[in-house]
Amino acid sequence: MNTYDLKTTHPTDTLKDRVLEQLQELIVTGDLVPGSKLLETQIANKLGVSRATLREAMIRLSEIGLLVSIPFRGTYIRKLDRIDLEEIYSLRTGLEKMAFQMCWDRRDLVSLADLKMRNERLCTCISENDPYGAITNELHLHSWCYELSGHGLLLQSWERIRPNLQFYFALHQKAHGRGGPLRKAHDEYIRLAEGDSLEDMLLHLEDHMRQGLEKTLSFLDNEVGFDT
Amino acid sequence: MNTYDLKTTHPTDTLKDRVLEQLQELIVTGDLVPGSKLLETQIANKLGVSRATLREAMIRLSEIGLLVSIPFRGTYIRKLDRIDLEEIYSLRTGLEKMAFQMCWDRRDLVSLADLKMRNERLCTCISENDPYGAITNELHLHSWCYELSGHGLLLQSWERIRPNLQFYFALHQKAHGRGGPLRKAHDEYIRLAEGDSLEDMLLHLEDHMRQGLEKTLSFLDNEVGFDT
DNA sequence: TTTAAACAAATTGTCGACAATATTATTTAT
DNA sequence: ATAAATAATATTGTCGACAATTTGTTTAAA
Repeated sequence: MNTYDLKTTHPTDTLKDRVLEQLQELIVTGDLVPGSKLLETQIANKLGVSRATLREAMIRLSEIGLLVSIPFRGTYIRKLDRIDLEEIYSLRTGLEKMAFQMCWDRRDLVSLADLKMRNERLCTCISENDPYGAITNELHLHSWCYELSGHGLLLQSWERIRPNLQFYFALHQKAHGRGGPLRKAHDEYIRLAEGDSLEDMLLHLEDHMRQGLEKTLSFLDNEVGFDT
Repeated sequence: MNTYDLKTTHPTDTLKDRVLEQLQELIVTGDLVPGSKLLETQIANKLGVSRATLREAMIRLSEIGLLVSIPFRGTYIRKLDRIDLEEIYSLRTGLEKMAFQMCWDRRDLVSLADLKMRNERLCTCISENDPYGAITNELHLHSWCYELSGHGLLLQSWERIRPNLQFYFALHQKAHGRGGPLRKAHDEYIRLAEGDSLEDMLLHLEDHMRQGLEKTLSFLDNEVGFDT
């Protein structure tokens, strides 16, 4: 394992925050194998920081759910099973429905242009065969309604789920070499978000999410990094 | 300020966890004034632990939202303004509606008896003029649907909101010497939870929550611990 | 050979000290 | 007297070392 040069990468404020970002990156890109134990000394050395600093970052990742910490035993990369995925998706569905209800009357030309822009960036990544970029941009697309809602807590809740999705998608991608979002998957989503029927949007969300879940669940069995 | 004897109180596993509990208790009971700065050395001494240990606990409390941490500046007891309260309540409404949808078919005689038990404990506290006990038991009553739902993530989301509510109620109580839950406030809630119309339950939830919010918001102005 | 106890190594939990930054007090210049 | 610059203090961020606990290995007993 080579050393990741840390102190110069992201210009965040504190070292702990930069460690958090770096470690999160290592996890959600699938560089660290799910279920494997994180040896604090080893990771701390690899990142060039002290254990105390690393531990503070790991606590936050545990809160998000990317790590699972067992006192005196160790901290492990989270494993995902079918139930986890179902819970993530169902909660996500509920939250995104809330977000659309709250952002609905706040939509205007500017924000809708923003939405379309996000979709275009997603399509570009898909065209250029950049699955990891596509993952990031798909999530960024879905962030739109939360940001527009103006509901801080709701946005926060989404941002806690988001890394878990990115994590799962990356595992999926790594395992199958495919599984990123489809080019046309969000056409209906965008169309309805521009439209004037909140009802239809909410109904489509259920569909959209369930499709996403089923698409991914169908690959879940016999896979590295997943409990079955 | 006197020293809180820590190491012998709660028999949790690690010291960090006990510190977390203790500190959370200090906050949600209103012993620490909202907006005030937490001096790490001072609190660490008061609790008889090292700063590193305290800091690990504080990070988790920041995630929950009871503390607000600003790099290099300090960590502060959260202040609540009208908007915060509205966000907490609206998110809570959405989550609890989800919980009822998911737990609805799981209800049986045992779980419903449990629900009534929780309500009775709440009523007892109100009768005995124990407002802080009433707060705890009201929240425990509302935990019922989340626990029954069997949805781990959903329960987790609720448990992140819960301390904030307890915190607010305690401030409210401390400021006015009243404001705890009313004796009959949950009669309808219980009745519908036992009934067979999920629709009615969900509709009532909106009412129930909005009432709670309005009741508390009406006291919000010109108060210690609140931004106005 | 298997099991259990005792020991050794590795790992996490906790602590106190030092470095970096912010805050307050003092000085200096206008 | 006021404001800017500087020094002094206080506070947070980071680190390395030690203690407590677990894990792995060896030894002893059945």
